[in-house]
Amino acid sequence: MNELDDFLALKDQFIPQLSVDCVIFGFHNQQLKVLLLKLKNLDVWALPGGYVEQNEGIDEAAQRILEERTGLKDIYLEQFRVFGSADRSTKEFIQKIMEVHHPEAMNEPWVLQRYVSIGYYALVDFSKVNPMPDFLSESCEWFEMKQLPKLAFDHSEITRKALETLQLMLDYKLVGFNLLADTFTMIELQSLYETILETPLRRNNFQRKMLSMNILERVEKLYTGAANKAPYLYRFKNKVVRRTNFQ
Amino acid sequence: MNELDDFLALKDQFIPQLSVDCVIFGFHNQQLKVLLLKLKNLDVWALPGGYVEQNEGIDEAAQRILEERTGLKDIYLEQFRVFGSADRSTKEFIQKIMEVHHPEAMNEPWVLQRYVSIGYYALVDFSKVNPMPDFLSESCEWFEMKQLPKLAFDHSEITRKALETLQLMLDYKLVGFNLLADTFTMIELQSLYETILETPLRRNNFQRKMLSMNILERVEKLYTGAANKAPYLYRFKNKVVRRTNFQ
DNA sequence: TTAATATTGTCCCACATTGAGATAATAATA
DNA sequence: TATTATTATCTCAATGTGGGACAATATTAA
Repeated sequence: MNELDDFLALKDQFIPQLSVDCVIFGFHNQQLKVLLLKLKNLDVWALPGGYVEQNEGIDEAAQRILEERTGLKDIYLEQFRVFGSADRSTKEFIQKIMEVHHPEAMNEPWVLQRYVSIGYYALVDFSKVNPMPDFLSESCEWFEMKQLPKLAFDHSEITRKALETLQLMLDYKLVGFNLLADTFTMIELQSLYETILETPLRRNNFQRKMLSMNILERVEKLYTGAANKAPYLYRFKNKVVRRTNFQ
Repeated sequence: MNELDDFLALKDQFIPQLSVDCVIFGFHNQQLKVLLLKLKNLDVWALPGGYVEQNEGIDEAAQRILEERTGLKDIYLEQFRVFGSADRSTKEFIQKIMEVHHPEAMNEPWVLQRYVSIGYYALVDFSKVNPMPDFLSESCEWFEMKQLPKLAFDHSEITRKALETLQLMLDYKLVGFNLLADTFTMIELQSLYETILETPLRRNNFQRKMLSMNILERVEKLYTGAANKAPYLYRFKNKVVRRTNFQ
């Protein structure tokens, strides 16, 4: 077996021309973050992604990829859109990647074929994540959603659509809690909403709305040492993880 | 070239193991309808579907399939979910279909592989559709959504999820008009909403809401000969067709 | 010990939206 | 001309929302 044979054997384990890309959101320092990979020897970043094994469901594939990059199990995960326009992956770019990683496969006719990619977005507790690069990449880092670096293929579009879907679903499904630690103050929750929705909210009305839904459990107070009234901590009553069965 | 070669040549034109399934909704006699195909020599119905050509975008593939089954161009179309669980297509069923259509290919190892299918839903003007079966099927008919026959694979689930998405999007995107003729009465529109949402609505409040959105243009009255006040006809001001770029 | 300060938690009120019954308008028929 | 069956509006109470005001409280300063 030479290297090409290895590569071809590996390839046959997966569904051809189909990939999964994950937009992993975190929240830290009042900012919405996205986890990205820096591709080896290329001046470009990409979303964590991978292929679907022949005997694996697409949701399980996404969950596996997420676990590999973050070290977390049972992540909140949602399929949001498929990206499959005819011109989504420029052949020049694939060629560059292949040259770096599998030069021996450059003559295979299928190497430059277009991929169709299923987009997932994931919401994680930033503080629990341990970013890990994959075999294609040299580093794995959080970026502020507002200041993303140059991304490969149509990954900028995928990220933008992921945010749009999250904005749309935030009120409808109450998924924001997956971005916070187990307990949080009302101000933290409000700041999360303001950041995602990109709009300021009124403190009094936000609190009224959240409390009226009867989904929060008030825990103890949080004494920070600041010279003011200590805020209560809250816990989400029925934290939902890994809801992939929506729509 | 023998038949198997023909079949294999055809196969290579498409992205392998990827398909598109379309839930085509129509509205007729106060009922929500779905267009289905009866598979040749099998006692089972299926959603109109097909494969994605190597040089074709996924939305274009769906649009092409829709046009082939309905004779309509520029149909309102929306991607809503990918179906790709590991066990979604039972091998027994695929085997039956292959026996009927391509017995010569039964020994090919890839024949029984699982497909991943992209679900689209389409909204069409029932009266304009000319149902046409494809080469796999012997007939193409409308069924009432509430009384679907036995469907192949997970097509029942796909249809159900399509309706759930439509219910969710009906108010948000005002897509219902694509199911009606160019002009319609307020009662027809209300009946459409009631049928899709599966809930009764109040005539006065429904009319108030629709008119307040300023999206309807009042045209002439409709004199049916009935012994009562004639209803106005309305036209949707900015009819949206083929909106595939949402989310 | 008390006052000042910076927040947090509630309350209140005007205004908009919604639910639900009542009433007016009108096309055909008796 | 009255009757009937709808359609189109109107009205009013109930509910929800935007936005300002005020009370409660953890710490620091006096």
